[in-house]
Amino acid sequence: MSLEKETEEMIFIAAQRVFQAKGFEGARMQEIADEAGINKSMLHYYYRNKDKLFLEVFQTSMKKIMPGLFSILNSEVTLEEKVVQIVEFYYEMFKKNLLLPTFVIYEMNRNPERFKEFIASMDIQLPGLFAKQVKEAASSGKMMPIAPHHFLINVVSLCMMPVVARNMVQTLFSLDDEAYFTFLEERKLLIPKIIFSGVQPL
Amino acid sequence: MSLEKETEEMIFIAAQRVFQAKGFEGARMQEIADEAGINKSMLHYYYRNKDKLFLEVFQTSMKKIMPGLFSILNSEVTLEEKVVQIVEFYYEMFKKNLLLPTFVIYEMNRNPERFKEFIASMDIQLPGLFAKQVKEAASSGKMMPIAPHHFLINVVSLCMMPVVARNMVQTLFSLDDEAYFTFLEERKLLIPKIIFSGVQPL
DNA sequence: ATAAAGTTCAACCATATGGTTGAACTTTAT
DNA sequence: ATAAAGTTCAACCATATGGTTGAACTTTAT
Repeated sequence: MSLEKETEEMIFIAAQRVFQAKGFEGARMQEIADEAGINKSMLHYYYRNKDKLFLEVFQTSMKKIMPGLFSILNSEVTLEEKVVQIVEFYYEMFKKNLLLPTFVIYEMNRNPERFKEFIASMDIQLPGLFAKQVKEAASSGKMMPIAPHHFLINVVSLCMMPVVARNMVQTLFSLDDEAYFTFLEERKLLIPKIIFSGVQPL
Repeated sequence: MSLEKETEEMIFIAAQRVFQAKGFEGARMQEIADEAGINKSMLHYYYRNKDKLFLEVFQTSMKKIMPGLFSILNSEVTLEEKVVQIVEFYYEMFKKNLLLPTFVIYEMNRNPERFKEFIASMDIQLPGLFAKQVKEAASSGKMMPIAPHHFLINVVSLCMMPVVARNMVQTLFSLDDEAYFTFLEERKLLIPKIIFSGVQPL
């Protein structure tokens, strides 16, 4: 195994940690170097400059969020099953890295153009199958008529908001870390219920 | 009217705009001065330093989000009406300033301690009446058993997420600004329905 | 009218920060 | 064995940035 790859990867991992914790403007090249345990010049040797290093981190983060979601939306399972899978997909992501959603959303807002370019670069097409399923369920009377966009945003909102606003949840409800994770876990089962039948009694 | 107040207020408004658009680290004192149309020294004359200026902006922003929500939660109306009022409250807030939720959430994560202090400083108590209503509705069989925390987070998530992730929504669904605002408006009626009966047919 | 208090600004200052350079060292290819 | 290519680092550099200073100007109080 060459040292080359190890250094480059250590820089990348350190950059991920620092950028995700502090955002682009808050991150310091020196801090990334310290975190990686190498000299600051190495950052420039491997990634040329802060922007390019950041872009790598951002794009890698995006790839952890978007393609998986879209492949579920386009898969051949029932709408009910799809919602469960989306929730599970997000929860797997949270388990690996709780800061990722906040990071992506913040940086997306900070630079909309970059986000647009990214979406364009990987040919993500809006999932036609998902939209068709939602429309059919509505016209056959199984569901109320709801635009597929709203349906999807409802699921995503219920999953992501408590993670994006983790601090608000913990502070307002006085939850320590353990209680917070229990809270999240409870929602995993709750979200599909809310989507399909709200708070109606069983 | 004294010039004093005008300058101070212009600085504050400019600071609000710049901090909300770029965050603490991304904001530049010079940019705030330019935006306010005054000399940079004035910022320090009126607000001493960047931190203090920021804190004013942050606290003012928090006050636009928290107390109103809690007074609704504690008010003497039915649970159904409460949800409608919460949605309306958030939508009024959005109408005045769409960047506010993202700003508050981002800065809350950047500095949890400051947020905790703020919450402690204004004696916000968890709304007992709201929790009681949710529990009673469940025990009387009108609703499924659901923890009040989850009930509340569901409503807040469905309201705020599409605003916090505005860019994602607009880009993925190819919505121009007008279409985005229509999308938001549709949700105003949709959210209470989802909360109480999900996507069940009417 | 006059002094004190308050306000504004151009010119500075100290430091943090992203980035560069060149020499030393290590690995790889022949 | 040796030269070329690749890697690492201490020392620098240029600039951006938050903050300060002191003089000039304006308003307020007596």
